[in-house]
Amino acid sequence: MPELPEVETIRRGLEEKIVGREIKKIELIRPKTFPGCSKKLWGKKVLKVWRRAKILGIDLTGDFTLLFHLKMTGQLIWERESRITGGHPTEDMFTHMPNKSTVVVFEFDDTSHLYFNDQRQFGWIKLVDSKQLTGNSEKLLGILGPEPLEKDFTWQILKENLFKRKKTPIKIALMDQSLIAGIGNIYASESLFLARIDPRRLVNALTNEEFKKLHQGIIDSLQASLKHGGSTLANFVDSEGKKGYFLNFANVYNREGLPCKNCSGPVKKFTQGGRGTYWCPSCQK
DNA sequence: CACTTGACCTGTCCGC
DNA sequence: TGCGGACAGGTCAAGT
Repeated sequence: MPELPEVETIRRGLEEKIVGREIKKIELIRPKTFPGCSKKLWGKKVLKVWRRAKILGIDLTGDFTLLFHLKMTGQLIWERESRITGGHPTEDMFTHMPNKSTVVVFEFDDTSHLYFNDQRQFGWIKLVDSKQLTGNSEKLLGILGPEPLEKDFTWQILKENLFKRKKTPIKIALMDQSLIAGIGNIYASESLFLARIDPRRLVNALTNEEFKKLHQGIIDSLQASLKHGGSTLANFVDSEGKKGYFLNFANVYNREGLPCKNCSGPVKKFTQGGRGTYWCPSCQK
């Protein structure tokens, strides 16, 4: 599921709902999802909700930090205990939590709940020491490339990082979190389309002009997605259970056989590194 | 080093 | 209606 825009969409929603709240109780429906869970977290307050790459972090009092990875199908849905909707819930909202994919439930002091749902059960939660995240976070978060939506992300930095895998196809390299953070299968295809670059090209075959276009394509596709609340292929919903609508505006992803929005030729799909890559052969060279 | 495959899981969709 | 296979926003480890 979630790539940068989806995790960031969840982060923004959660931030305004749970900062300042105290954890009253954590229920492990599937304990394997949260191996380090401990009752010492009960009574801790939420200080901050942050994101790095596709990892969501929740800082708590007592120097505790919870790390969440949603992998393919993870959801973080927050609900008030008693819904005061003033009307019927919209059809794209989940309304009955927990459901059969719920793996962990956080209960807060105001009776609101945060549900971690995960159909495929690949996602995880880890408890770490907040102090160990300042400075060398590498050990806890893994080696992560630059955040593409930060101001200091330049085309030169993009090139420099991708060049650590000179002989790798550009689409594969873009999904390597150690080279650039937050891009997955959707935004790799989308940003290469915007840059008009063939996904099969090797990193060291790209010109500086192409790195500049790719840099802009990455930023533009991520920001466009954020604007539409992320991409919902099947499972993704935000912290209120609402879907994201970026795929309605995507140029190539999930559009095999449909007309390219630039040239009207058919969008093609092929397999690269075991994942589907979508592209327009006549626009992307 | 670069690339592939399988593993982790459940659910959905498509063809027969 | 049922059944098997392919496939789905991610990342690991192991093998070639």
